[in-house]
Amino acid sequence: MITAHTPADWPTTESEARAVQDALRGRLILDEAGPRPGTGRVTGVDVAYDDERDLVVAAAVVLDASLETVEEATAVGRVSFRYVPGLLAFRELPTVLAALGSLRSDPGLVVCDGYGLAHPRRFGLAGHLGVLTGLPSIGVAKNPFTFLHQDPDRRRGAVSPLLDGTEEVGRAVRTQDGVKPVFVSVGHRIDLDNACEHTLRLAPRHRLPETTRRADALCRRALAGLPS
DNA sequence: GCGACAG
DNA sequence: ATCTTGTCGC
Repeated sequence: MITAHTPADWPTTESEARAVQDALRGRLILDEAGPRPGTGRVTGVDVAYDDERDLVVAAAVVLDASLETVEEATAVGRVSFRYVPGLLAFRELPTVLAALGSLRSDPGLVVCDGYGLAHPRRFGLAGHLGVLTGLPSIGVAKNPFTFLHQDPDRRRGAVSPLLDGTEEVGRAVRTQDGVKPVFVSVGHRIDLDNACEHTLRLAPRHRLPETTRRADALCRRALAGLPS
């Protein structure tokens, strides 16, 4: 496990953070189809917190096309930004980038726990990570945030648009029969159809994609194993 | 001003 | 996110 250092120019205040989002949003690439599901590697990232000590542990888990784990990395950092809805990236990204950066493998598509385009300023965690790394990325969230959607048909594979007014910012995707959908949005260098196909393929047996499940398990394990 | 609000 | 007992089901 490596140690993450927050960049010196990382925003400190909420207004600075919003300004960064507004400045970087234009660097999103949204006209690429993206990697085809079932080809190449996919990497899941997630974080776990120790509120007492203000620590955050990030994990990155690389899967191959058959969903076998091929590499894992973790990083520990200091929490440098409080949780503010819409500004999640500023809390998680420095440590996530450190974990991603310590991988020897090419990450391929990065799957984030949160949003991409489905964001008040269209620049959630997944898009931010994509712009900073240049990697294709998607966001798969467990909640619809403030966006509206119809409940998809009860069977696996059913989808319905996630709407901000009339704009489709993502999709509710049912990954297992009868279970609550997940909320998929585009991050960087991939289209929404492809993002949803990847999500379904990554979730053959559980509600959440294997990328998220394995990254979540790894960062919790790493946090628990940290010296007191 | 008040409530809602990814993780 | 995290705090937490029991409970239902494969």
